[in-house]
Amino acid sequence: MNDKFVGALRIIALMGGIHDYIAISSRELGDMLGMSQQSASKRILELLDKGFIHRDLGARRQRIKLTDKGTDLLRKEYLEYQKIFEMRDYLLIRGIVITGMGEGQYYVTQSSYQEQFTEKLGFEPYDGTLNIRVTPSDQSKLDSLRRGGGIVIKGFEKNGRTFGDVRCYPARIQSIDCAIAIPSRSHYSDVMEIVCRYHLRRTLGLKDGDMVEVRVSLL
Amino acid sequence: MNDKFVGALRIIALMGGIHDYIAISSRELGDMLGMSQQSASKRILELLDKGFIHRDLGARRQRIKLTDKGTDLLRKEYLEYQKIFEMRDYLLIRGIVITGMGEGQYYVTQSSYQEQFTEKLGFEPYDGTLNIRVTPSDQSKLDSLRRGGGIVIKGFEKNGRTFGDVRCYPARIQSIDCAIAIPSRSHYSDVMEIVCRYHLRRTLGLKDGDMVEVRVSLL
DNA sequence: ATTACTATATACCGAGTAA
DNA sequence: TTTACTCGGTATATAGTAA
Repeated sequence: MNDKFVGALRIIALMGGIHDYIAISSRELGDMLGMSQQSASKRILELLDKGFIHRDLGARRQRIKLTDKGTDLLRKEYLEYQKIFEMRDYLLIRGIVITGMGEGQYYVTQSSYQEQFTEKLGFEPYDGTLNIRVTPSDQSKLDSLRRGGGIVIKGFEKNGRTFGDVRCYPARIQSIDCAIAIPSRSHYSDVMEIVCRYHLRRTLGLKDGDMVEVRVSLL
Repeated sequence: MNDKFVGALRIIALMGGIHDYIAISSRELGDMLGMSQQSASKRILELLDKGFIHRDLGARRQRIKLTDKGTDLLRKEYLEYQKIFEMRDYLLIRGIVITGMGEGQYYVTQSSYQEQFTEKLGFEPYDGTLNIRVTPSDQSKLDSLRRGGGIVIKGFEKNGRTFGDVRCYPARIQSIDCAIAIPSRSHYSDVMEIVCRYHLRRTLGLKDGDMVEVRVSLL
């Protein structure tokens, strides 16, 4: 379906079009795709029509950048490859145990979140989270999770304060079922929070600085 | 070129065909690719012809698995996506540790800067900076940071002297949170200054001439 | 139920060329 | 130089059907 679009999108992304507008002529794109200038021009029009790219058609050179929809399409493909090469249905994320700032506990104990956790994840969470600082080489995996998919726990308002959506993925640590929780409006961070029915530190005898492996299910 | 093959190869791989033979009918494959049984059958023949898959055509059901060539094709695609997304949210800048001229320390110890660092970066900086001479091939990355974005630390006047704005980017060295600081009215330079809550030289055991990698967040 | 042939319909590509 | 028409040739997909 979108098969024929990803080739062109990937080239544009690789040239920097995932960050910002880049100047690229239909001839250049055609060369890189192994097709004619005419076909590349048509492909660009199709991408535009599908909403995968933005274009700024200057007098001399057109400038192109990916839309969020275009980026999401590529990210979805990326996740497929991760599934194939990392594991079948899991993503293995490594990190070390750290002490968080108590935010997780604050969130988990909100009754609205708690009810949804129980309903959508199938367990009643312990009133605290385990914080993992993800190793640099696995941070791109965490980012893929941040972007889409997972189970959405709806946010709510209470006493004038807004609690945003939280994205969850079922996971396991040493064969104990748990879930990783990612606030939707989360800023850049290499910290991953784990919710679980048990007090993971006690149950697994974990202390700060211990290395753990989390197997995250991709549905 | 091989564009039309990867879709089918990916599905076969995802079903386990990257490890071992799997039973998959042309109808099933067609459904998953959004095409007819006839077309999927033809596609399988083409994959066979190109040497991307092995097939064991049993009486009832055919069994398929990827060849090394097929796996390599997918792996090459995977690498492309890694390039795209590893670079999307981070910039990796390499350089060597050098001894600066004490300017960094002079700046960081100004109380107005210090307060803003604490508020906007979330840590109170150690009263000195780590100076990195950026390797030539990464200097264009430094330049793009100089141009815009980041967190702005406002300048001020004191005793008739003007302290200009400083642009900061959250960053990490070996999983230690830090930030790179770039004076706004800075001239061209291949030196990058790092502010951090810790004395990085001591904490990481760095000395002049050591190579370091700084992972800069683009927000 | 399969896989895969043939014949026909459709989508795609690129040469020529206009703006 | 660009981008992007039209149009004719080719490659690709499907329906019908055989084995």
